[in-house]
Amino acid sequence: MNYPELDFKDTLVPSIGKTGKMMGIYLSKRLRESQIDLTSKQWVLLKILHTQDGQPQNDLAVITERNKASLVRLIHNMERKGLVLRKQDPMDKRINRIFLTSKGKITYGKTLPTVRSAFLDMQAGISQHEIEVVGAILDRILDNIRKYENSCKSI
Amino acid sequence: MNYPELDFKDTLVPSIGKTGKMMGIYLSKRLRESQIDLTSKQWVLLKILHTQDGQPQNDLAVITERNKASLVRLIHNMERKGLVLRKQDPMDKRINRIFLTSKGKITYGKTLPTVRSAFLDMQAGISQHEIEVVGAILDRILDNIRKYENSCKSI
DNA sequence: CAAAAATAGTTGCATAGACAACTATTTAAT
DNA sequence: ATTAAATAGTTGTCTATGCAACTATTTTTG
Repeated sequence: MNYPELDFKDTLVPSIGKTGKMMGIYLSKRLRESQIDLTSKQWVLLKILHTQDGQPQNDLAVITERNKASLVRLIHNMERKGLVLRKQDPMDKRINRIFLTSKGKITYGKTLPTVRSAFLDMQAGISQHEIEVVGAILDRILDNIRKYENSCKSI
Repeated sequence: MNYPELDFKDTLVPSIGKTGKMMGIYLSKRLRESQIDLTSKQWVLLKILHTQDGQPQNDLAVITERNKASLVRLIHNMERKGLVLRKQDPMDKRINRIFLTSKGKITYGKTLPTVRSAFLDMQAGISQHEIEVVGAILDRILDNIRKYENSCKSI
């Protein structure tokens, strides 16, 4: 039972995790510096609601690949800030649909210059082609993970 | 003040964040299924200590690109599980050096088949060359972020 | 139609993590 | 040598998040 050393150069797991975390921290910091009271996660949800308003909480959890319990609290925090509001669906009383408030819409608009600039800074020197290549590979990793999840369900 | 819509296809931020998170969850799940009581973050630290035993906490925080306060708690949880122990440096009493216990070493060895298999599953169909390409681009993103951090300090 | 299963959301509990403020120790400056 | 500055670690507070257990609805089944 003598396994050879595991070489991190063979795997993307630590570097993707680290980079993702640092990108989130960086975005949060830039928002803070622009006097915008939003975390990076809150910004992403705002962005999604901006184009897909009125989604059920569960759908938002799926879209953001986040646990539904975690989404509950994210929504809760954003509701306290007056950015979003819940509305029970009259057709299916189990469902809460989430809507941007006007404050949420205005806030989102205000973030755009900062967010755009932060994205450009992080990706400085990286071509659109490289971004697409990396994106495609990440998608394949996500597919591999989802495949495993489903193979569990079917047992 | 009418900014065009922000297109996520132009940026890696959400996809890297999502993939990193899912990889961590997947690794945690696989460890749990193998009856190994370790989170993915704890595993990464175990892995680092396995080759770099006796590091000061602060160095471990830098290596893992993690806030030092966060590292304190990670170490604390691993200490409670008997995986690591703190030893004050006699030359510099501010420093705690972190060492693997024998239980920590044994646990790490036990994880290797599971971790290796999880990594391979996630990266199925992705060539070593692609892994290197993505790794190099992620490193450039991290460099961009670090560059900004330093430009702040120098003001 | 009534019981069972699925679905949507919530809450308790745990880890993780950032940030700021703090203590203790060491190093640098005057 | 004394004071000031830097460094290492800790703790308080907050957000985020996963998992499991729970309630309330709706849908499916028999």
